[in-house]
Amino acid sequence: MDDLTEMLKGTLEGCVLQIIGSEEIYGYAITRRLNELGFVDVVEGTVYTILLRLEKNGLVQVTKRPSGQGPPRKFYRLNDAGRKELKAFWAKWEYISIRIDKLREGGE
Amino acid sequence: MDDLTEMLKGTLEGCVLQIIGSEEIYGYAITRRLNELGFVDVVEGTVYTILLRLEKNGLVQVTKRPSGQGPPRKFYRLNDAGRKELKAFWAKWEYISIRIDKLREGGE
DNA sequence: ACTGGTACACGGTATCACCGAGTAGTGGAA
DNA sequence: TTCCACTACTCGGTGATACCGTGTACCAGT
Repeated sequence: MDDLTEMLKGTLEGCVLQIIGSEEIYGYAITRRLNELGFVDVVEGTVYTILLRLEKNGLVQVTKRPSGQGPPRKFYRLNDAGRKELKAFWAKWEYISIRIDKLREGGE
Repeated sequence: MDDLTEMLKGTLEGCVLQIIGSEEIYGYAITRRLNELGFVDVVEGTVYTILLRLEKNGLVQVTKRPSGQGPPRKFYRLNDAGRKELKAFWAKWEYISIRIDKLREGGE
């Protein structure tokens, strides 16, 4: 699949929120997880910028823990604001995806 | 529905391509059409920047015709490159939307 | 003459994903 | 023991995109 970056704008952050929402996890592992899920070209730098933004916007709670496999890890967990944001993300996603799918039916 | 602009990045252009692909149409009417489809906050300025970009990228054929209702209209029609681009857009959309829906199932 | 609807153009802005380079810790191979 | 690979995070800068605001212009009705 060729370049998806433009289409991921606005959605990748939501995907990261969703991943954090389902388990306490750290940045490097989030990147691996996204790659497994089919977002193969998403790289660490991108994920870290999102994580720093989430932290700055007060959507996550961060805990630093030693690793054993390398440098210490920053574990992320959603707080109330984060869960609210995640909910809003899915509402937006549903709103848009329904309308786009409908547009497609109307004469491809 | 609150602000959708970030999530529309990368997809709105595809929507415009789809609309042009299904009928020969001009900018002002495309904006109305998008509004009807539920993209209520999309305004003329946005659509025109997309149309100018499509033209610049050689994806559309443009015909100017007098209106009777106001200034002359620029009618757009997809050429071969445009149809190819539209096809690529839907392939990307399918790729991403399937994966995002799957991510959502895995523990909301 | 004035207002409102139609129709397009354009410079500037914010946001986002991405890139590249850097810093650092651990463990295995040479 | 030295080097490399993997793990793990940071940060300044880039390019693409939708949006905003303003301007131009044509036409119809009042």
